[in-house]
Amino acid sequence: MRDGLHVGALLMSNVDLRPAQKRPIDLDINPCAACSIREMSICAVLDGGELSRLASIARTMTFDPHQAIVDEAEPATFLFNITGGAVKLYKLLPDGRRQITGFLFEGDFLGIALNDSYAYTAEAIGQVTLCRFPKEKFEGLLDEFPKLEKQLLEVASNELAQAQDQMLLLGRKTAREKVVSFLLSLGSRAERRGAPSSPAALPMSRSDIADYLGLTTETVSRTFTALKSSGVIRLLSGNMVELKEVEALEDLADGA
Amino acid sequence: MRDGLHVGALLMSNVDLRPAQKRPIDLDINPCAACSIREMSICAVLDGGELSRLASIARTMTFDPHQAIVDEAEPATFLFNITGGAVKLYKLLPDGRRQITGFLFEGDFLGIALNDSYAYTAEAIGQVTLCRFPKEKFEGLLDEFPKLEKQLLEVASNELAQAQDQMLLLGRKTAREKVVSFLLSLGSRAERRGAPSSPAALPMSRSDIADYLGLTTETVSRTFTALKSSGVIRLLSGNMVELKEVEALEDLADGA
DNA sequence: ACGAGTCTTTGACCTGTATCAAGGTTCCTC
DNA sequence: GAGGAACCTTGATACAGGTCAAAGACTCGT
Repeated sequence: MRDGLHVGALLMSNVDLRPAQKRPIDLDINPCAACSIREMSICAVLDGGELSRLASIARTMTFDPHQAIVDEAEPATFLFNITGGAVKLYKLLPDGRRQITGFLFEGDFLGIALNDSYAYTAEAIGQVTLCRFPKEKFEGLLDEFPKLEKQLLEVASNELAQAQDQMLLLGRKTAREKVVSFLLSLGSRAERRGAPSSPAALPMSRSDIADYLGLTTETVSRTFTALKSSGVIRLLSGNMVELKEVEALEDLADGA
Repeated sequence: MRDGLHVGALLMSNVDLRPAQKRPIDLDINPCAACSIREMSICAVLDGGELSRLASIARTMTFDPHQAIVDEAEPATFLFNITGGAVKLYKLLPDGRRQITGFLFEGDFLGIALNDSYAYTAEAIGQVTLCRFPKEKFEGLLDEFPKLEKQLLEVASNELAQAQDQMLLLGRKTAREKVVSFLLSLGSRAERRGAPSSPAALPMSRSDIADYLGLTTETVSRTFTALKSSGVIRLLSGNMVELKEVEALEDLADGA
């Protein structure tokens, strides 16, 4: 980020040409500049001025554990960028059966599947911080910043590919393959966010994992136990999993 | 393909400004003009001139039943617009288990999940006709025609929402709910393409359906039989299904 | 540091769907 | 229109993972 931040001011008119000396002033102009997850979010493609524009329509918010961020079937009026914490997305059947369709972490964008209504409920797992954008204004920015739109298409494309993997998992993998695939994907996601892949955080409950993998809590728990016994993983305190023998796990993940 | 080849000429300079009087000439300039599925494909957002540009990079092709259109993990060099026939998309596990992640029909776009490689294999079910675009040139057009890019994002967004529904189906629905949901979605897709929703075409085999729903052929077959017996559907000749009692089916589809 | 509530693990048993195995059907081809 | 190949249906049986039940293990507020 260095500077480049003032660029926004340029657009606005009276420009501050002094080199940024005090962070706080800087942040007033562009809070995004200090955003720790900027580089791993869609904001990464925007430069200083563009970021200020984005910041001007954003509102940062905090959600408590179990609080709903958006509700399935509600009109979609906001989009979000998760800046901290973990979020689960899910759909329900009338009788209460639940399918978690994804987990979001810091840096992830919420609301690509933005038809008129949200396609799922999004719920905070732990404490969650995020940037909220009014959909209409955000779409305005998309028109102004084609690279943002391009980036969004790219993200959508990746999510689509991920969704296909998840369909393969749900439709054709065994319980063990499902759990192992899940652990590996958590690991590589942590890695993509710059964290170590191995002791990976497991902020969601067993039943969340079950509802993500199309299993029951009991089966997830039993499978964890079996994997521990066979020595390929280890559960650490603080909801961390150590992935020992990643190679072996990768084989297990698709049935080799 | 007829021709369509000449279209490029327009770009090259000497433009024919006479009003189109004879269809054939018209088509030389812009074969898309006569495309029967234009209005239901991404092309719908383009006007005449833009269409010619698109046509100039397109090549129409035909694929025979069971022929692969793209192969999973191959570098993605082309994108496609299906103009006729049905296509299945699938992923395989090393031991041969297969998950069909979607069916495409006329008007559908193939290749949104375009990372560097294809995320799945696409295979013709019956005879398939399509327009093929070189990825690089297509991306060039996206830069030139923002509304095309916007449209693509919209399509991606819809597919993402559909993918979530499919995850709910795969992870949490019973065999009967799966089959009924599938039939209903075939119906409403036919409707969206302007065909009647009820006697819906079923061009894919039982085992394709099974691999789409995470079931076996036997279970699909048994479920069809049961649905016939209970009078909510009827199998007609020519691989058509009549959906009687749509209301009842809609209840069955999510377990009510 | 205690107890209540919640989450996780383990055990015993059950069931929906897979698997294995024949028969039927349909539809080409010669 | 006979033969065959691929597909579909039906039946008998097996088993992975679900369900029901209960015993640990955390967590957190007081």
